[in-house]
Amino acid sequence: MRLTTKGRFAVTAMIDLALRETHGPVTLAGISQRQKISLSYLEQLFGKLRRFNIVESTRGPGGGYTLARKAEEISVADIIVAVDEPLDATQCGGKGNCHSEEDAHSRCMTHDLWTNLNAKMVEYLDSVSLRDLAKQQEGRGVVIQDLREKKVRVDSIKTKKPATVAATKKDEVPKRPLINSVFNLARQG
Amino acid sequence: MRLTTKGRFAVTAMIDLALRETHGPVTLAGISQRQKISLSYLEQLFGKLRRFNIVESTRGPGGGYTLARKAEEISVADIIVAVDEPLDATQCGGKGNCHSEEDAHSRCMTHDLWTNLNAKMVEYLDSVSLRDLAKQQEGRGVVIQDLREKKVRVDSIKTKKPATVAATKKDEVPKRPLINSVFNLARQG
DNA sequence: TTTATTCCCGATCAAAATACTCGGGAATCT
DNA sequence: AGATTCCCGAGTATTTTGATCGGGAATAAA
Repeated sequence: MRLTTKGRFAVTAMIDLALRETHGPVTLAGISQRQKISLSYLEQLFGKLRRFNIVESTRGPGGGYTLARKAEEISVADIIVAVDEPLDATQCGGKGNCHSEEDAHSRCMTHDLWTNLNAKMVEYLDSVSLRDLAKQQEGRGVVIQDLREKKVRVDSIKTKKPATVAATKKDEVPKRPLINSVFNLARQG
Repeated sequence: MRLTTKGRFAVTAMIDLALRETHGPVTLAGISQRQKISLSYLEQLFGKLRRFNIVESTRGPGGGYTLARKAEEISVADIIVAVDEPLDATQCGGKGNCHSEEDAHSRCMTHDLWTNLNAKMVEYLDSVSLRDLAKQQEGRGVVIQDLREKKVRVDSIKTKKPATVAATKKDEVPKRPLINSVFNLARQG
């Protein structure tokens, strides 16, 4: 289990999808506009999600993506594992030897620790379903519209200008956005 | 709480320190050799650990680092937070608005999710003390020697040759080391 | 007092990973 | 046919990582 913003984007997009798939397939272009995620990036993510049988696709006009199974049967862990693959085997194959071969005493000093942490995380993320998240959103008074907006392949999201002057002093703007989550940073909260 | 290999390095180094600080201050040079972590990198990490009052330093011959408090009072979370700072405030200050300001419905759709996950992780990592990890190591029959090895500021760790031929076919070696943990990769297990 | 040892620190670097873009193509509907 | 949508691989920019370098300052021992 790895955690990057990719996973966050994917989960956000999946919530969006779950919230409106009752009206038929949802287009990536729509998700892109609503969630402010680049279309091409979404395509990459959904390519993985599809390969992991989490979503299904329909081509052509009126097409888009739908959930491959019920929202309550898709866990957040499923989504993250799909996009943030590889969840392959451990480097040290579970049986030590993570370090150099010479000094036997230092092999995998922290192996169990990370393995356990990983298990905890998976346990939690697996306990939260897409349905849970969608419900949470609906409870917030989210109005779901199925307006199929205007089309034009806009790949650049950041086209809008920095609403007048954001910061007064130029150098006071923190270059590195402050982070506190398990994630590595970038956008999204 | 962020998780990178930096945190792993730090925890590994701290275990090494905890295991031998009974014999007096432990030098970074020693940790570097034993744990195969570059000295300069360790200096960076321990600079942070010191600033967070997790370790104390003594200069000059016979000097080195010691734990600032008892090993049972230092949690893994403490270590990770120190080196993997910033554990600052959330981007969206805990009260939403993680996304763009325009569409109110999409603000923080996943905020609670990540906040909760974060809490789970901290909870776990805070429940594991350095003493726990050290004990685990001691139980493995780790022989602690206080040989103050030969000195020479060797910054390059990877001086040893790739023990004969590791892989038979050249292209079968996976370029990207397989990962499965919460971490972002690189060395260590 | 000199020298060796150790911490200290900032600047810099290469490599890797991440987030994102681009350009074309193929299926499907109207 | 033509529009719409998924599909995909290749390429780019930025960030992060882990490491390097070069100097400096405190301390202990010779």
